[in-house]
Order: sequence, then C-alpha cells, then structure tokens
Amino acid sequence: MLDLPEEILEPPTRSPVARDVARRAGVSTATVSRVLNGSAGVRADKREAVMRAAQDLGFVANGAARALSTRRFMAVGAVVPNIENEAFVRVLSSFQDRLRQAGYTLVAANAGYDLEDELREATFLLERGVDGLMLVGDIHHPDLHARIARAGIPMVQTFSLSRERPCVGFDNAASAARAANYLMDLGHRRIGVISGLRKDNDRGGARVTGIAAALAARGLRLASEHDIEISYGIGGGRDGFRQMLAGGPPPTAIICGTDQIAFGAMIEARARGLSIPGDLSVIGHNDSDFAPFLDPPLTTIRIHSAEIGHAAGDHLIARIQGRPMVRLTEIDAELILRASTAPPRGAAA
Amino acid sequence: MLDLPEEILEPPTRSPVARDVARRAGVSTATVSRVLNGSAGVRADKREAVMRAAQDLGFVANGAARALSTRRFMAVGAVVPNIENEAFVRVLSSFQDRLRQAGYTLVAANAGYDLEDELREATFLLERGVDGLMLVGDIHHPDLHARIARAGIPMVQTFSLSRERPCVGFDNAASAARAANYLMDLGHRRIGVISGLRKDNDRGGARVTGIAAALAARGLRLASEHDIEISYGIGGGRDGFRQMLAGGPPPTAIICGTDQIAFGAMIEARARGLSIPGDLSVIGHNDSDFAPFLDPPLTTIRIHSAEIGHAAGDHLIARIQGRPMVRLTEIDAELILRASTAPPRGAAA
DNA sequence: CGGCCTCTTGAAAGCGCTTTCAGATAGCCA
DNA sequence: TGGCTATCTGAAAGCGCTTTCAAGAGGCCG
Repeated sequence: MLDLPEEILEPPTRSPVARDVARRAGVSTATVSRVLNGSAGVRADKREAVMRAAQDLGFVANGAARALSTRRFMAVGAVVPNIENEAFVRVLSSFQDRLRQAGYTLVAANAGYDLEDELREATFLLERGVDGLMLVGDIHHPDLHARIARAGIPMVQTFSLSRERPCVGFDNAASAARAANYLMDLGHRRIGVISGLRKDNDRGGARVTGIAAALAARGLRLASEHDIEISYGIGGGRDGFRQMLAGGPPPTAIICGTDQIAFGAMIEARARGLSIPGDLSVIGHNDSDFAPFLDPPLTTIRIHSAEIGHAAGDHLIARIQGRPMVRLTEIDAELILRASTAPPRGAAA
Repeated sequence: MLDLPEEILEPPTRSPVARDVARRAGVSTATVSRVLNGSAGVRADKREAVMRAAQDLGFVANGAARALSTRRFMAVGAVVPNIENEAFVRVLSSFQDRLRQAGYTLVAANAGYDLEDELREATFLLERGVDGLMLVGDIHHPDLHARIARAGIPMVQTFSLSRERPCVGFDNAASAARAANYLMDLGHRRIGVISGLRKDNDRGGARVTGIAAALAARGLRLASEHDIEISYGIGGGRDGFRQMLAGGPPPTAIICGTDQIAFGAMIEARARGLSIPGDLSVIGHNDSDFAPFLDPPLTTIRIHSAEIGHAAGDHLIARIQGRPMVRLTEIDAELILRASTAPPRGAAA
C-alpha cells in the first residue's frame, strides 16, 4: 500500500482537530489542550505557536469530545410550561445571562402545563447530558425527581417556594392574599378571581387559595361563581369575566392570574358598560409591558423575573461547581398600585 | 491485590453505562447499542433482556459519547436578536416543534441587535457542535459565514429574503409597501414611519425603504421629520410619535415597526387629543395578541411566525439529513385590516 | 455428510479531547 | 562538576458510545 501524505487521503473540508494543531505547532495534543484551556506551565514560545496554529487552522474544539472527557457538558437545561409566556421568557433570559457569564449554554424546552410532557422534555435534556436543570413550580411527575437524582445533577425550582426542594421564587399564596387584603382595605366585599388553568399548576392554585384564605380571615368567602378558571390570554379573560357575570351578583373587584387575563376582563367589563375602577376594580399578575398603558393603568403584582432568573442561575452554577448553596431563595413579589383599583362605589373613604 | 467484586469498588451513585446494561443482560455493549438504537438483527430474547436491564438500571445513554461516536450532536442552534420579542419567540417555538419531531434539540441564544454579539453567540453554539444553525435576517458579521462553513453545517436565515443564502421569510419592503399603498388608496398623502433601530437590521431598513419607494411611485415622499427611528417598545412608540409631531405638520397616517410601537403612538396621539382613525390612521407589524383588542383595534401586518418556524425547521432537518432543499422559501406577510385605519378627514370616499 | 449461506453476536477500533504519569531539560547550590 | 529540585512536555490511557469485522451457529441443498 502506498503511504501517501495524510492530507490527500482526507476530504479537504474535514474540520481541523487538536492533532492538526499540534502537528502544525510542533507539539503534542496534550500541550495544545493545555494552551487552549489556559492551564499554566507551558513555555511562552510553545504557547504562541499553538495559538497561532489554532488561529490559522480556524480550530474549534469538538464539544462532544470535550464533554466526554471532562464529564462536564457545560450546558444547563430548563423546562418551562410555556415558552411564549412573557413571565417565563423574562426569567429564562436573565437565567441565560448568568449561565453565559459562567460559560454555560442554556437549553430550554416547553412542557405546556402537562406533567407527562414535562417529564418527557426533562428526560430529553437529561439524555443530552445537561449539568443542571431548572424547572417551574413544585408539582411534577412522580418519576421526574428519581431521574434527575440518577443523573446526579443539581436541580432548582422557580416561581414558587417548596418545602423540600431547592427553589427560587415567592409565596404565591401570600402575594395574592396581599392583593386581596388591599382590595378589602379599600372596602370591597365581593371579590372574584379569574385564573389560568390550575391543574398541575401550583402557582395558580396557591394564588386562589391565598385569596380565599385572606377573605376567610375577614369573614368573607370566595363565592364559587366568582372563582373562574379559564385558558390563558386576552380571550380567556373576556370569557372568564363573562362567565362570572352570568353566575350571579357581579363582584366589585377581581384578581386575575395574568395581566393578559386582566386586560381581557377589562375589555369585557367595558363592553358591558361597567366603568373601571368605578364599578369594578381589577388587579393583574406579572406587570407586563403594557400594564401601565392600559386605560386605566393596571394595578398588578409584579414578579421580579430578572432576579429570579439570576438567582436560579447562580444557584445552579454554584452547585455544579460544588459550592454550597442555600436551599431556598425568596424573591418577593410586589403589589404595584395603579388606577385600575379604587374603593367600591358608595364606600366610605 | 484482592479481587473484590466491581460493585463494591464503585461509588454507588455512579450512573449506569452501557457496559453495566450489557453485563446485566449477559450480552456485549455492541448488542446493547443495537437494541437501544432500534437497529434490526437482534434476536428477540436478547432484545428483551437488554430492554429489561436498561429499564432496571435506569440507563440513560451518555449524549456526549454518542455525539462523539456518531458525529451527530442532534441539536440545532438559533441566534435571534431578542429572545423577549414576541415575533421571535413565536418562530422559535414552532421551529422547536419541528426539531423535536425529528429528535433534535433547540439551543437558542440572544444577540441583542449587535453583530459582534451575534458572532460571539453563534461561535459559542458552533463550538458546542450544533448540527445546524438558524439566524435572523441577512446582515451578519463578515466572519460569521466563514465560521459556519468551516464547521460544515447547514444554516438558514429567517424573517427576510436573501439573494444568496438559504432563507425562509418574506419581502419586508414589499409588505410594508402594501401597507403604504393601502393608506394612499384611502387618500392619505402625509404618511409617517416609526421604526425600531435599523442599524444592522435589514428588516427594519427594508420596511422603511419599501414605504419610501411606494410613496415615490405615487409622487409623494417620506419627509425626514416623518421618518423616526426609536428603541422598541411601547415607550419608544410614544416618544417616536412625540418626536414626529415636534417636527412639523402632523402626518395623517403612520406605519409602525411593531404593534407595541403602534400602541405607544396611539397612546401619545390620544393624549394629544387626536382621534384614531379620525385624525390619525395607525398600522402596526406582527399582529400581536393584543392588537385586535386595542381601542380601536389595530390594523397590522401579520407575520406568519408559525409557518416560518416550521419551514425553517424542515429546511435545516432536510439538509442535515442530506436531502435536497430549495434555497428560498417565501412566506408572505398579510395586511390585517381593522379599525385603526380610515380615510383622512375630508377625503372623498 | 460436507459446503455454503444467512443470521447473530462480540471483540475491538475508533470518535477527539483531557489528564495523569513519568521522563527530559534546565537551574541551582554545594 | 555532580546531585537535586523545579519546570515542561509528550505518550498513552481513558471518557462511553457506535460500528466494523470476523467468527460462530444454524439451516439448507446437493
């Protein structure tokens, strides 16, 4: 067999590997690796030679080989219920910020408010070898935690607090209760709730529970006809408020699961000739971009998405790197008062 | 040296590898691989044994090893200007749908309307070993295409059409021109534009160019004081319209780069006592969720995000799998007529 | 009954990197 | 100059999978 030079046998487009850089720089692959990973103990001239060779060849290290060798994938997964939801996107965005700073990549997936789907997506990420995982909420498929444990990677939950598991979030029940108390302080007695789907959604559920408890603490109750569950979105809000009115005496105030729902409810209320806040006070959730610009500007519970994302990122990075980390980080939500809330008609100041 | 059973020497938490499954099932790792990858030619009893062993052990194949071995990472990258922008998120979401169906993972990154950042993020994904890459628009860092070429992976651009490169999108100039023509047909003569930042943004630029050309075709021109460039968002829209009014005689109609900008402009117009569409017609871009619910409902250019995402996904998957694929897919945008546009005051019907 | 296929299977060779380990080189002191 | 230590460097052994290759096991035909 002829012993032709290797270059001729290889397709010309084959991308360069460490071996090529080493050959060109006249060193071993070990040295190439040392230089490219910034580890100390390489003489300046060799270092330069390697750098130049890598540059000339346009060398890009093969991530899979590196991951296999280091047993670090340098990627973190996140599974959120809905990647099109503003609140989740904002958290993902700040989460990614932190990951990038630490050199990690974010791999995000959609679970669509379904536990089975969440399990499937998370498993998919686990198979990919992510070094950490972010989830939303405290309700998951029974098998999920076992799989994460078997993968041996850290996990952090967001958006709600958890009794047992690592988490970064806020007390959904307490913040919703705060909104209810504010309304009651204004003099409201008939308060309604329009939330998104609560099945397998601890945030939505907790909010309603918190409101009901706050009402109960003042001797009021959340009438079942004032407790509406609809699909997310502006259309959902309209439908929800329509349902609520069909159910009996109208509430004087409502608390909505998102600002979109609140927007929809406001539109429906307006269409019915109700004035806001004169006939109906409205509170949303999330403080979306448009909330201050609605007519009237929407009172809402602001979730500090950026802080949650950053804290979740810091949390995972720390644990991945073996540093100690507090289990629970609370980032309280905040009630932002605007003009969509006022005392009910005829109430004493 | 004692020859203790291997299990005792290993830390109990070590996650199982193919070797473990093989041992438990009494076969070789080759057979394990064959079974788990569904390739034919394994006798039923062995297949069952392997399946069971894998199940019992909770075996999850190491993605890095698999990627290294197959030279397929089973992941696709996407770099978008702003991951918090509704239009991009919708495209990413449908893009991901398709990728998932084909067994691929989406890895998305943010470039923030900056070419250097885009290059950095794309390089980061390339290093990770993605099998394909989605970009937005036709303007990129001069080095980017060389790097993609060196990585030897397919790339597809979205949101605009390209003369040279693979793309899925629409003709931004033509669709904006359509909006301008519609306004001129209604009788408008003084038409303004409020767009987001146009630097390194071919979509924004093309839209303004298209509008100016449409005006010119009818003997009108886009006055410089009616050509406003601001940052995205509702606040930007308010500022933009304020600037436009400060510049001289007000336009009777405006075309905005996004529905958020249009919303902001409408708020500012209303605050100035202008009625819409009586004094001012407004057209947005994207057909956001809230567009039909504004007061009045917003006429807007709908971008078929889901179709773009799906087509881009199909495009990349096909090329990754070596199937032929058309270079250019046009998915036309559509002008959705609502109540925010009308003939200017005093115009003949 | 021998020869030839076909069907299964396992051994072993990578994939491209990191990292250990030991050898080579150089510097320094006695 | 010799001996020792401190620095560098390369060979080689993995990391955990896929895939080729060759061999073993049956089955069938002449």
